Amino acid sequence: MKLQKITKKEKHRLYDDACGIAHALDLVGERWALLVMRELLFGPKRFSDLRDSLPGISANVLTQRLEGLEASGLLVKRKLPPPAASQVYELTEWGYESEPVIRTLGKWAARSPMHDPTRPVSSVSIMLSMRTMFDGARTKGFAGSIGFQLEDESFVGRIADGRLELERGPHDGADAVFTGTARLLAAALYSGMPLTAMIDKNMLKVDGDLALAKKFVTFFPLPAKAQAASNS
Amino acid sequence: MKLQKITKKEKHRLYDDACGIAHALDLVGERWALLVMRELLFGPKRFSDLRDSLPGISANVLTQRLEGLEASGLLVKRKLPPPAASQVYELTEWGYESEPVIRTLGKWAARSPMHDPTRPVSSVSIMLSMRTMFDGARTKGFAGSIGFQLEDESFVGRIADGRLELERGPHDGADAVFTGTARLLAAALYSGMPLTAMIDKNMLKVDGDLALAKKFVTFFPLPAKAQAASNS
DNA sequence: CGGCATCCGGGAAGATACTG
DNA sequence: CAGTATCTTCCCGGATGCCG
Repeated sequence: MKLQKITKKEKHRLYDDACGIAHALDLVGERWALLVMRELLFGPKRFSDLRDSLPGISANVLTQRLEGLEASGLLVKRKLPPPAASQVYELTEWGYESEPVIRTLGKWAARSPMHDPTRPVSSVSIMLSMRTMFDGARTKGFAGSIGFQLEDESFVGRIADGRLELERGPHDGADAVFTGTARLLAAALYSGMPLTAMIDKNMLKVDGDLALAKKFVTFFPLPAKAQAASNS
Repeated sequence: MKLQKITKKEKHRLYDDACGIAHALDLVGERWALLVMRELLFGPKRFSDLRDSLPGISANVLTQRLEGLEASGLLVKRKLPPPAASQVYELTEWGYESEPVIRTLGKWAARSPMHDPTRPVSSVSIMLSMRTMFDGARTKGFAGSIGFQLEDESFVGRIADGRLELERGPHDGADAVFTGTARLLAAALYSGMPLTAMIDKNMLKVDGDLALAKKFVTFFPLPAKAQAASNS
């Protein structure tokens, strides 16, 4: 029977510590929680979209995390108006403010000696990594808009005055458009493989201004790896 | 029998995701891991010091986290020379570079509407929070050194040219010295209670230049709270 | 005492199946 | 599509005990 359903304990294991870090971990320290936040940084998503973006998460865990994050005031469950009355999860204002946290974390981890970049990535991951690794100083005199068509998600980026704006949405009229998988876009940006080679091998497609696209992929330098400490 | 001991799994549950965030969580995403890192940010500590600084951690979990962080190249186990041949754990260079991550996280969480600051804090926590919340613009024309004697740990801070340096170590010759618990120092910095009131009530002791100490505690503004989303 | 191994109970995570 | 139910696995937390 589910009579006792009312007596929900609802007390996760908390750190008994007033430190901000400990409190942060009470909020987003559970497994998957921060990755759920990451997936929502470019706008609301549905349950299934989240599930598909997070390889390995199971439905019940995703449910729990969404409940927890909602209870913490980091996201809200919202119902879209009748035409396409699907449910979406959207970060609150404070939730969106976690982006610097997530970026800082990612930038730090990028220096890990044991980072394996051959695994799959979500579209949001690669878009977020561009915001993180963007080096405005490299864009001297550059201006343009670039579109990204990754599977069924589209994004558009604009560079001007050394700044990058990047958001989810249609890329109509962009100067150049990349089409392919998130993983292959990551290779183009970070592996050092020449963009033309990737295009020749049909790994990635670029429509529009190819010269602009080739410059674009040089704006995202990876930090130097930390030296590996005596590992096994 | 422990014959099968050789078949060490050694594979924690990893996120199958090349994103930097996921990798970061593979490194420090386990429970307590980031708090262990935090405790080491001001220098090496012994096993027992860590245990005492982290209310609620159990010895075996601490052992596991130290093993994991060492395997990840974030800290090293070091043996001090014979006079006091105790073992200490010390962050690697890359480990120390996690400070921005930890600070960003703490600053973000400080805006949480449901942060309870009445719980105990470790000495390192409060020192780190000062580095995090320090507002150099408030120190116009201020210069001085301040010591902190928190239980049996001592720290010293120097402010000049709008910058704060803060480290573990003796505070001989400091212009003013705070003596008390980390929790009460936190109250002096963040609760808004006047420093003189805390001194009158014997909660905190200040030796040396009291006027300087009173200015000092105004240099660490807390960010505004995020508005509470419809919570229970 | 410091550091670590071991055993155990509870609960969170993972996988799968099922329902509205 | 959006979850819930159930079962298994494994991690976390606490206690004990070994060993230098």
